[in-house]
Amino acid sequence: MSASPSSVAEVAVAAAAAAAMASALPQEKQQQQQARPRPRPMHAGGGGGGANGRHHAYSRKDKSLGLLCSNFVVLYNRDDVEFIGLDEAAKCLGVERRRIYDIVNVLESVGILVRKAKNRYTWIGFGGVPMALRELKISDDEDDDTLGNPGADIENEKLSQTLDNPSDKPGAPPLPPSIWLRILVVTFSDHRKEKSLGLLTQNFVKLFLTMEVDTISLDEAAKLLLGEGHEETNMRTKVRRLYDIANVLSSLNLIEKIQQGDSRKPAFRWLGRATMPNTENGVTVAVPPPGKTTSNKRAFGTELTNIDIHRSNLDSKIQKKAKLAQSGGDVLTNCKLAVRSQLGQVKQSGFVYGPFHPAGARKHELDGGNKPGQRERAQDWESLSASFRPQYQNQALGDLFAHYVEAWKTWYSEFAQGSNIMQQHFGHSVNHFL
DNA sequence: ATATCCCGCCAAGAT
DNA sequence: ATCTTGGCGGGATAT
Repeated sequence: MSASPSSVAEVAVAAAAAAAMASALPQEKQQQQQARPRPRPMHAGGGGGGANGRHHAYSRKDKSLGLLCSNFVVLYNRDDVEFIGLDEAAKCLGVERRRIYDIVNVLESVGILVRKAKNRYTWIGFGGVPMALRELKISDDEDDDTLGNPGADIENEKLSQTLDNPSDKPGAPPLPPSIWLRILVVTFSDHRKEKSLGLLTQNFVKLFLTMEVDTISLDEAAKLLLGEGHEETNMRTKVRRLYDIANVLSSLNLIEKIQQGDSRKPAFRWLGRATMPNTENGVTVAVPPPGKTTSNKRAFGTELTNIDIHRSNLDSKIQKKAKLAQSGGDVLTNCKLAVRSQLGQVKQSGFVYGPFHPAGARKHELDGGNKPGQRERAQDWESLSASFRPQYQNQALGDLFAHYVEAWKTWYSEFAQGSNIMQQHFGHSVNHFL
């Protein structure tokens, strides 16, 4: 019957084939292989000859990082979730491991996750976001101006030049600069980390936290995040990564895609403003221009459509998997639960929290939003923290967690005080989503 | 044509 | 060596 476009089996086979072909290639680093196999041409299977098959046309949207992230969140943003295994996640979500890394890296960058060990993460939840952002801001202040590390490539260039000069050895052998560069890259072993998705995410977010403008296009961001040395290639790569990041941040409702101006280039707008208590007097910067924004629901509408498409796929996939992998019973149970909640009535209790509701503080929140009771909530939050505590056995982590709780309290009181329009805004979106 | 951005190769890092 | 991470960019899709 249905035959979903890409079943796990197919993926596995494709991967195997690709691996086989790859292994046939010479080990040479060369310049990057140019003849990529690309075993998966796409197409829904049944096709045959002509334009028909009015249904289930393969769409890359079904596999977008944003959608994946959404699913990831519905899967793990629950009270009883503590640890996350990457394999488990990949299996549940029906994607390859590689994609999980992408998600997890940006999630960790905004404080929703913490890496606990190899293959293992701890779920913090949206409550971790405020602190993460705060620390981001702080680190930025210390960092003086320069965001993170612009122009790393420039540096390399300079260094290679430096080395190009005969420091010693008058008759230095004409080692090609590329070799030296290689050496340098190895020497500066943190080079890899400098380009990590996680760091890039943080720097991207810093752009919003630092600058007044809360809207920025990815091109601009890329230009800012790179130094001056915007070589076409680097720019391209950077922008690609920024797309990835932007998509998951969007699905987290931390940013939203908009059409700058009227029909100008698309850009991304920061939605986490309320998180940054820029309080001069105690009054938060309540909400940006209400009327000017265009899309807001449209973006979500689009994704909702995707979710719809995805649902049936996911569903059947899970079914299949249930038979296939009898082993991880817990995992499967989790999957099913998640899917069920995704399909039908979600958390019967409520919803409403904006993007940063404390993980697991569900019912405490539902009061309709007119009773102050900040203190009460803080209390609730504390009690929640008590239930968390067992996880944090050592002092350092305990402190960290305390800090986290405090940050949350601060943020929350300010938030409740200031913009609740924002909350509506968020709540609406999130409600749509979950 | 340009904008998006998924896919998966394969090289660093860990074990 | 094997396994885990994840940079990177080709090129398919979306617009």
